[in-house]
Formats: sequence, structure tokens, C-alpha cells
Amino acid sequence: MGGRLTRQRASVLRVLTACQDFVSAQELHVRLVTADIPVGLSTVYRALRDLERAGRVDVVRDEAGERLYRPRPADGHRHYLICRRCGRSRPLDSDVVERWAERVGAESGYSAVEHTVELSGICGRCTGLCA
Amino acid sequence: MGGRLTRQRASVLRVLTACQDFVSAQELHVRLVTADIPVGLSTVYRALRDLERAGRVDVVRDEAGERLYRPRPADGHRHYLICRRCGRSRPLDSDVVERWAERVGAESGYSAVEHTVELSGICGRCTGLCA
DNA sequence: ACTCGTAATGGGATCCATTTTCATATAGCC
DNA sequence: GGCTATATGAAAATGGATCCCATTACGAGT
Repeated sequence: MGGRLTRQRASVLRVLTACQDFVSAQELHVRLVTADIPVGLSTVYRALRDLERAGRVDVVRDEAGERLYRPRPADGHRHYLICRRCGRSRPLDSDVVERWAERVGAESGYSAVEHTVELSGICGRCTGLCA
Repeated sequence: MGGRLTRQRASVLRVLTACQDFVSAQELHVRLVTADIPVGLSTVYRALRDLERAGRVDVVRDEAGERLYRPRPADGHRHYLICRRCGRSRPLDSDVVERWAERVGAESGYSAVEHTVELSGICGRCTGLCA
């Protein structure tokens, strides 16, 4: 499914996983280069696109419209609460929403219904900093 | 709050309302020009930004990341089910999600929690066309 | 281990939605 | 009418993402 296993792709996934949070492609690229892992920016974009297709990463957009990536946890969680200030994210238990989306889809006469759910706020740590 | 009422701003809101569905800024601009209402593209963007700030329009992003605008219904609905093929949208009764988001926000220790919910699918009409 | 076909790489060019700039026009108040 | 802060718009800038294409290198087959 994945294609060839190259040094670059392995590195992208490894560093992305080490981030433990949502990162942009550009940010990830900087981290790779900084860590003396030479990778082209296009390669980072391609690796992330492929990971997304394979369902190995979750993607959100920040307020600027930039795409942010995070490896999908083993338990399959796909929805997050993200701090607008520091970017830290935590997976959400979204069963309620999942079921709601399914029901709406079924009742609507639409097929192949997909859903996007994102929560954002200011996390406790950041709130403290501003108080 | 609104600023000055200019011919251009009035036109943007009028044509947007006539659309009855999500439209991009560029598309809206074309419609205006086609209707012999000369308006600059930047003005359309500015008008939409102001309408968004005033809470008079809802915004979503299509798969390409382009921003799509739609006047917010009087009842304050903000979540939609959108056809990925033809773009037609219908407001959703999202009380369930609203309450869920509120609860998660309260339990999480995050403040100023906001949420985004979007459903997309293929509407009945479009499904028929492809059968 | 060697060869070879094919997929992957990278860096520059390109795309394109959105924003900014700034000189000009105009809404709206006296 | 006159004035001034605000709005306009054409062009240029911005910036994320994608494309191009000559070059590299994975890895299957032998």
C-alpha cells in the first residue's frame, strides 16, 4: 500500500510521531533539516499526503487555513481539542458525534456522508500565563 | 459596527443572499460582474470578512481549502450538510453536537472553546445522476 | 551481489486564493 | 457645498501547496 520505503519517508513519519502534536508540513520540514536529516520540502508534502490517504495521520486546518498533521492514535481517534495559543491537542471521545453524524446521514438521503469535528480553546496552561 | 453602507457592500450581501448556498469569494465576484454590478475583487473579500466578523455569514472550507460563504439563517443555525458534487447545502439541527461541545469544553479545563462541525456527502439528486 | 525498471527525490517554477498597498473616490456629517 | 475618515480597486505581494523534470536509489528478479 505504502510504496517504497525510503530514508526520507521513514524520517518524516519518525519525526512527526516524535512531535506528539499537530505540525504543519513546513514546520516538520524545518525540524527534519535542523536534525540534520536532509529532506526536500516537496518530499515532506508528498509523504504527508500519502500518510493521509493511508489513514495514518489526522489533518486539521488552523485559522490561517494551513494544514496541520498528527499521527492517528492506535485507537482510531480522529477528533481533537486543540489549544489556539500553544497548539497542544488532546484526542476526544466523540462517540456522541459519531452516532449523530451517522443518523443525520441516514435520514438525509445523502450518501457517502463524511464529517469533520474540531474543537479549539485556550488550554489551562496558556490561560494561566495570561492571567 | 458595520461601517459605511456603500453600493458595493449592499450588492455583495444582496447577491450572496440570492445564492441560497455556499459560494466562494471569486464565484461571488463573477456573479456580481456578470450582473453588471462592477465591484473589485478585494472589495468582495473585505465585505465578506466584515460580514463574517459580524456573524452574518457562515464559512466552510471545501476540499481544496477555499473558503465558502453563506448567509446565516435567521434561526442562527451554523452547521450544514453539503453535497460534495453540486455544493447544495442544508442547515442541520445540531443541538446534540452543541451540547456535547459545551460539555467537553467544560470538562477539559480549556476556556473559550469553539467548535466546527461539517458534514458532507452526495445528495439524492447527484446520486441519481451517477447511477 | 548485480542489473534494471520504476518509483521517489528535490529544488525551482508555478499555481492560486487571499491580503496588502496606495492613490483615488465617496459616504455621511457639519 | 465642503471636509475627512473610510471605502474602493487595480496591481503587486504573500504564502501554502503542487507540479515539473532531470537525477537518484529502492528492491524484485536473476
